[in-house]
Amino acid sequence: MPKQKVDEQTIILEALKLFRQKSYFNTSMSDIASACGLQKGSLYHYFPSKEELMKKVIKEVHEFFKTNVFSHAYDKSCSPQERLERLFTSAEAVFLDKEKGSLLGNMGVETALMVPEFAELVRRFFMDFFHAVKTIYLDKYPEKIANELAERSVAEIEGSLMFSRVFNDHSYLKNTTKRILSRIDKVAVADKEIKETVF
Amino acid sequence: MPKQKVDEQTIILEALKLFRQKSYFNTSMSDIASACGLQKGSLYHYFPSKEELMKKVIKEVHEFFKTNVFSHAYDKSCSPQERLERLFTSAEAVFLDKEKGSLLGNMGVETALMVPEFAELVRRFFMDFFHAVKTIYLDKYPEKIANELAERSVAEIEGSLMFSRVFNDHSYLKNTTKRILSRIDKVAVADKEIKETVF
Amino acid sequence: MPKQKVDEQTIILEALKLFRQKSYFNTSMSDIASACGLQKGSLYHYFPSKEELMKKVIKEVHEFFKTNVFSHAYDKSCSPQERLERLFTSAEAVFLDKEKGSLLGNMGVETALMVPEFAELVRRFFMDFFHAVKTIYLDKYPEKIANELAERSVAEIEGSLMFSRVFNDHSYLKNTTKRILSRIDKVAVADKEIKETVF
Amino acid sequence: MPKQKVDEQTIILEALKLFRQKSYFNTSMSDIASACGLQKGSLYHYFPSKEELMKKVIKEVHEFFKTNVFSHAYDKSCSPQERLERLFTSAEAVFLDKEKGSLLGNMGVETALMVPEFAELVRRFFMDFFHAVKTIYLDKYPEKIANELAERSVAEIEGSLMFSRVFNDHSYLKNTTKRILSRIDKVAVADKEIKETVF
DNA sequence: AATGAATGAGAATTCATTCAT
DNA sequence: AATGAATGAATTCTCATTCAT
Repeated sequence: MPKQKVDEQTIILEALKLFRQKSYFNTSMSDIASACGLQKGSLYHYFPSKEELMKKVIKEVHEFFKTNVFSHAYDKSCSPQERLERLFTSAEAVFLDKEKGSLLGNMGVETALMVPEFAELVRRFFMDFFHAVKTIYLDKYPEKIANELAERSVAEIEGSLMFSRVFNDHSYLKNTTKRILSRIDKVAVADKEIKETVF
Repeated sequence: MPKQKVDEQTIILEALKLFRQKSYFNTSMSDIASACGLQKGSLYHYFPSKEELMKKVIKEVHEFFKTNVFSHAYDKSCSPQERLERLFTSAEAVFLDKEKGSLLGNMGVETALMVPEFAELVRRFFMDFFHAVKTIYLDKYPEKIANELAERSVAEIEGSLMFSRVFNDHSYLKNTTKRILSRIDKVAVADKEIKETVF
Repeated sequence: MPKQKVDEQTIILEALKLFRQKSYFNTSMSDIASACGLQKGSLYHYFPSKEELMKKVIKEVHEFFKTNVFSHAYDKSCSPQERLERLFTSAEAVFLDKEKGSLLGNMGVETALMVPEFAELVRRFFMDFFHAVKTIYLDKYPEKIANELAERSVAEIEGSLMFSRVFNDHSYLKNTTKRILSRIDKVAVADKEIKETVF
Repeated sequence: MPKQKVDEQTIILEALKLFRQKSYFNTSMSDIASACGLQKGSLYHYFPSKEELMKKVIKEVHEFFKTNVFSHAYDKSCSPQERLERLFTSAEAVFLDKEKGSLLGNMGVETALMVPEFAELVRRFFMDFFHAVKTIYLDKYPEKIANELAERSVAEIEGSLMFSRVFNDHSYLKNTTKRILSRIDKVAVADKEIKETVF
């Protein structure tokens, strides 16, 4: 009578860890199975294919960000500055975390583009990310500027995350986080004209 | 048929195209061979392994950027504004080009991190990119600001390139290019205090 | 068909047969697989590589000799003559057997020398062979002579086994076995001086 | 106008060296070509196939032994002892020589057995070896004993050569050579009865 | 004579997936 | 639920051989 050794969530998290470390294509079902203490055949009880597992992993990350990162944007009890700070500080923490890590931070994007179904999920993730950031800026800026600031901030974050990986140096991401946060503070006092020209 | 069908350069360019489209891990030597009209064994005449071929591909892209993109930064006959414009405009063109395309724009970074030898080559590419951009900013700003502006600009470019891919929409990259170019013009007239706080 | 078709031992023995017939380098994993009624990929369930399989094969032969051949040397209930006879008679039987056969009799030595890990295993086999033969001789002769007799006997056996193969004629090995056995009988009655000079 | 870079003999000798070091199956035509400073295609000007090259190599070794080793057996100007000594001393020198080396000493026998045409050539080599040794013994012993002594001596030489390789220790072969030589000296004075029983 | 490009068959190995137990 | 044996297609790479120049 085989006892249940793991649950779906465990497998998803182990797979996430491996996909981040070694990328989707470099991670075999065997790798995932042994990380879970299972035989590879057993994974197919939980997921019908490697692709479906990957989709669940992407969704898991998305959910995690929704709950732990993007949510800060909608916390009306805080000031825009505070919300922005919480959002980017928590994002940074997740991106640099070795466990949860940024599957969608940058790693995985390449992979995602290979499989149309993945691409859609990744798009949704970034749309939520944009939306959250934009929501905060809307408290201070008109639509157009909020939109641009959001796009720019997320792009900078993603780009500097990539550099942090390539150069194996967290400071790229950390500096970017700081810069984005200082921007809202300082800019807040600047007059509209400067805002529109500078950004 | 022992008649020469292709040359090394052709293979490198065909491989580049495929690596961009399908990523390194998803592209087989067979794929590359047939793209070149060769049998797969024949590739090994030119490159001792898939890894060596990839290294040549990365170097090819790097050289292309040196010659066609980064070089604009060092053209002392132009104003900083012009140089920046030429650099980012040409970069944008290459990144969005379907042929030459941005193997190192974003695609390939994931792959690169899997293979230490690739990672080193990718690092060199980005260091050259940084250096070129920073060189331009140094004509207008002190070291520290130039450095930060360079880091930020390249990060924004990379991040928005990723969005352009994910959303299959060139405008992310194009808007970023525009924003970076307008920044140097407008900022130039702002006073030092603002410069230091805003960036 | 996920039903077990073979076990490790079967594969080892099939591989042994093929390695003897066609040598290690001339035998493909495909050959072994089909001899076992498996697809070639399936072999990798049992052995991580062809080399590891070969090592198991060498060890299998070694164990077989230990149990069925060398063991006679240590059977203190028999006379030295009887032990020697049993040892070489059983060795001969194994060497000439088409199934178990002499992977290490001579075949395989060439191969073994190509792969350092194999070489070590082959050395151990011959050291055990030497030791067994020497142990018998020690019952009748002083150390030095026992040692030399053992070395010589094993060398003669190996050399004549090679001839038996090259000329496809068992009598080389059979004559050598006879000669070695007659030597201990006759020599036993000769006086020490002759022993020392003749051998 | 392509100039002749090598001659057949050079290729044969380079191939011999490689076949000894790495065995026939582990040596590629490419290896041989580069050892000769040629491209692999060029080898086919001299030999229609790898097999034909190997045959020439075996014949070369055979000829070398005929001229430099076996010939001593037929030098009627020397005593049997001297002839035996010269034959085995020169054989030992060749077997242990890193250049000329014993392709047929033991290495290569395995390979030879794979290809019927090689096997025949190897048989001829050993028949000549036997014949030479037997010719010497016939000067002192009757046919039957001479035959047996020859078989035994050559078998011992081959067996101990194998050990010298396996244990990477020349002394096995050297001790065997000494033993064979001392045998003819000492035995020569023994009376017929002992001769017939001891050997 | 020499080259070197090209071939195509075949090698070892990997891996997602299936399925009887 | 879990196993682990089996599959078969795909992958990287090797190599003897051919042949136009």
